[in-house]
Amino acid sequence: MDAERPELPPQVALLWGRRGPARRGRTSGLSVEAITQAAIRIADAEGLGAVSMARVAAELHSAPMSLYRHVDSKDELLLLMSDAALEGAPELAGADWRERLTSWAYAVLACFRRHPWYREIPISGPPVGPRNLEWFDRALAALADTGLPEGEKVLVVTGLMPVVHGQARLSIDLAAGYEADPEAFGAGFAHALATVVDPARYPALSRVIASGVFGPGGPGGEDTPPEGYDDFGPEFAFALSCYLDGVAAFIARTTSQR
Amino acid sequence: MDAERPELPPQVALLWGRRGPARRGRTSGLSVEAITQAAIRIADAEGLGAVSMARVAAELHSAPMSLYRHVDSKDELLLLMSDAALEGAPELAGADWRERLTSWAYAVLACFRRHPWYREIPISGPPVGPRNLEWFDRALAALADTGLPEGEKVLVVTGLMPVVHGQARLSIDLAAGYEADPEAFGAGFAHALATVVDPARYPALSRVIASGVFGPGGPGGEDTPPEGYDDFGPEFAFALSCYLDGVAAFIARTTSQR
DNA sequence: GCGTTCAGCGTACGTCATACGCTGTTTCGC
DNA sequence: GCGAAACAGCGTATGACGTACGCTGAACGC
Repeated sequence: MDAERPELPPQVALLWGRRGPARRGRTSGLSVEAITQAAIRIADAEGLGAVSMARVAAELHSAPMSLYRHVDSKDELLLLMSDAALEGAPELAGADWRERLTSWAYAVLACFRRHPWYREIPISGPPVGPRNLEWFDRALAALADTGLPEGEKVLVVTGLMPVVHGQARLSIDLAAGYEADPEAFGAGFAHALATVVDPARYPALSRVIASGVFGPGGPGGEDTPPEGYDDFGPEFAFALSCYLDGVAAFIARTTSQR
Repeated sequence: MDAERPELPPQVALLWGRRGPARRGRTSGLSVEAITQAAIRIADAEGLGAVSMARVAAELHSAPMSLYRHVDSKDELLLLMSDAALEGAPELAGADWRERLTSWAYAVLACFRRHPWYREIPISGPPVGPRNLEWFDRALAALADTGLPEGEKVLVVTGLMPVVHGQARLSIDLAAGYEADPEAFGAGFAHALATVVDPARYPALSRVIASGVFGPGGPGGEDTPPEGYDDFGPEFAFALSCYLDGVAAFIARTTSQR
C-alpha cells in the first residue's frame, strides 16, 4: 500500500508525513514534527505573535535558517500547526444525533479555548490534514442514524462549522479584549452607549438601551467577563440550539419524503 | 449637548471623532479620517498585509512618523478601519422579521466581500463605533414586530453574528485559497481524500467519499470555485435558514407565553 | 573515489513598528 | 508683546521579522 502511494500535492503530503525521507546527505537533527510541536508550545504559552522562526529555532537549539530545510516557509509552518494542534477528536456520546452534534460543537470550542491562537490562522483550503479530517468524520458520524443521504450530512456539518468557528473566534476575541480592558465591558459599555447613541440615528438600539439590557441588573449589565471568558455562556447555547432546531426540521422534511 | 459631553474612553472618543482639537501649535495637514481612508484604500487594493505605516504615509505624501501624531499605534489604526470600512447600514426591506434578518445577513456578507481584509482584524470589544452600532441597530429593528422583549432581541442578534461572521470568514478564506491553488479544490480534493482516508480511522467520512459527494457529478465534485467565490452559495443559505427556523420557534414560544 | 545530494547555519538584506528628539509654527497666559 | 507651552511634521535610529544565498561537512549512489 505505502509503496504504491499515488502522488499527493506537496502540502497534503507534508501534513501526512509523506514527504519522502532524505536519500543522501547528513542525517537530520530536526524534523517537521519537532518544529511544529515547538511552535505550538510557544503559541500556547505566549500567543501566535511570539512564534517567529528565530524563536522556534531557539526552542530547538538550532539556527533559524535550518528550519527551512524542513518547512518551506512560515506559512507552511502555520498550516502544520493548524492540524497538529487539534487534539484527537473524541468519540461522541449521546442518545441521538442532536446530543452528539451538541457534544461535538462544545468539544470544538473547548479545543479552540486550549489553543486560543488557533483562530488567527487563515484557512487556506478544504480540510485535508489528519486531525481536521478526524473531526469532520466525527461530526458526520453523529448524523449516522438520521437517515439523511451523505450529501445532506455534509451540508449539515459544513453549515455548522461557521457557527462554531464564528462563535469560537468571537468569544476568544472578546475574552482577550476583556482581559486587556475590562472597563470597556459591562457598565463601561453601557455608559459609552448612553453617551454616543442618538435615538434619531439608532432608534431600535435606543429602545434596547432604555430597557436597561446593558445597564445594571440587565443580563449584559454586570461587570462580568463576556461570554466565553471562563465558561460557555447562553449566547452560544442559543445559537446552536436554533441551528439544530432548523436541522431537525430539515431532517424531518428530508426523511419523510423517502 | 456637545458642550456637556461626559468623558468617554479614549478609543471610543477616537471612533466618534471626539478627541478634542488641538488648542495650540501648528495646524495639521493630516487627520485621523484621512489616515483611515488611505489605509482602507490600500487594504482594498492590496490586502491588509500591504497596510504599513510607511505605506499609508506614502499614500498621503507624508513621513511615517507623522502618523503617530494622530493615531497612537497601528492597532489603533486597525480599530478605526474596522468601523470606517463598514458602509452605512441599509434600511431593510421585507414583509416580516425573517425576510429582514435574511436581508441584513446578506448585506453584511456583501460588505465583507467588498473589504475581504476586514475579517483579519481582531475584535477587541463590544461594538461601539458609529457604523458598527448602526448595523446592530438595523438588525434589532428587523425584529421590531416580533413582540420579543428587548433582551431577547439582543440574544437573537448576538446569536446571528457568529453565524454571519463565521460564514463570511470561511467563504472569503476559501475563495482566497482557491485563487492561490485551484487544484486543492474539487477533483483535486476528492483525489487527496481518496488517497489518505483510511476507512478504519475515518468510517463516516469514508462512506461520504464512497457515495461520490466529493467526486465528479457530486455537488462538491466539480472543479468550481468554493462557495462564496462569486456568489452566495447554498451552504450559507442552509445555515442561515436553519438558524432562523430556530429563531421562529423561539419567537413562537416566547410570545405565546405572554 | 568522485560527484551529487542533503542538513545546518553564517551572512546579509529589505521591511516593519515605533522610540526619541529636533525644528518650526501656533496659541495661551501674564 | 513676549516667553513658555503645546502642537505637527519628520529625521535618525533601533530591534525584530522572514528569508535569499552560499559555504561546509556528512552521507549516498554509481
